[in-house]
Amino acid sequence: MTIAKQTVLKSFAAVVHDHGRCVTTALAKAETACATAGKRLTPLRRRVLELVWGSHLPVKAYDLLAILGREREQAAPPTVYRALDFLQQVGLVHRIASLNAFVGCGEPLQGHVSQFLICTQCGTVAELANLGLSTSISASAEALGFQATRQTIEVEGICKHCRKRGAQAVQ
Amino acid sequence: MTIAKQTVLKSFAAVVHDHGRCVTTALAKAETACATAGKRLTPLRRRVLELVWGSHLPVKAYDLLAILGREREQAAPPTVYRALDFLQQVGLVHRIASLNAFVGCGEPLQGHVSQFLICTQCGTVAELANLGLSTSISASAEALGFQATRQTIEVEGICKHCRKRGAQAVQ
DNA sequence: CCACTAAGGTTACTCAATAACAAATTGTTG
DNA sequence: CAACAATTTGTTATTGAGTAACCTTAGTGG
Ligand SMILES: [Zn+2]
Ligand SMILES: [Zn+2]
Ligand SMILES: [Zn+2]
Ligand SMILES: [Zn+2]
Repeated sequence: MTIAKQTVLKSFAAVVHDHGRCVTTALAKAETACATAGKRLTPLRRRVLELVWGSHLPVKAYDLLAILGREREQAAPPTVYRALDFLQQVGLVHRIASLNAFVGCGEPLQGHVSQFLICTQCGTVAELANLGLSTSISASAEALGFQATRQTIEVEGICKHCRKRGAQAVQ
Repeated sequence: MTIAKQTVLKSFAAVVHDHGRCVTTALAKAETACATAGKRLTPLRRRVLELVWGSHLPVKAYDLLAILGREREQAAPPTVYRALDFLQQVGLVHRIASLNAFVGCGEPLQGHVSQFLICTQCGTVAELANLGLSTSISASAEALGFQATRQTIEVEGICKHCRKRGAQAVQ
């Protein structure tokens, strides 16, 4: 079976990189995406998105809540869940079902299929947009008379950085 | 891309079928699986497995808890979660991450990859064991230097029965 | 019978998510 | 601008998911 051409939307970032750039880019794209969709990126929603992009690690809802609570004096679960729901609808963040956590989407401007690679060592999540893979899965379902409308594809394993590190010295 | 040969481990059952047979078979296989693995299928574990097999729908942990509570006078979350953990380890049930729910495994006797088709209309879950698909996903990951160890593949959509029903009369 | 291990009971807690209703903010329209 | 509608956020409270820690009970082997 051939490996389909795939786009890496959010790769395993080098351990050290200019992450400020990641955040800036993500927020700029978010503005555009919301404007295009006719949705409002309010300060709260923008801040939550910024926090999600705080790293390339998946973020838990209650961690966001704790940070917001320090910043705003008033923050309850609905505060963060509503923002996250909105961001998901616009396609700015994805929810990782197997982790109950959220990650920013690297390419929110067009709808796309997505698959996630989750490193169990460093926790980093990479997002793929392998259309061939997605199509293959849908085809497998269709062969059974099942019409697929949504896919949850989450793969756990060890990322290339951690493999390299592991080869040098098992800590 | 060709569709790999796939085994349907737990198909979309006809609306009416002899489900008692499903349960009996599942419990018999469970006895064998536990005996082989040198694990004990205690009355509690057996009962939880039986409840999971109550239908072809995914079952929530707290629903199991409620039923057990009626039957046993004493049942707390650990009661059901410990049983479910055990059943998962032996491979007798699978957890559906996108639903926070559990389904019985139709073919627990040998280890296998699995994918799940979830009908959003009737709620039924079918389990596939499409090795080609699984291999294809691992290969996509490997192409990025990622060594996959576990896959969560859950597809939502409409099953063949519901499609047929829908064509006759949109209720 | 005694020591050891596995299984289950019990209490209590943290985290995940949503319901329902009130207040405030924003957008629209005469 | 004033009045109204729609959206967003605040607030309170609850349900559901899952786990930690500790204790008791039940099997197992000598
Ligand atoms: Zn970055
Ligand atoms: Zn890693
Ligand atoms: Zn059945
Ligand atoms: Zn169906």
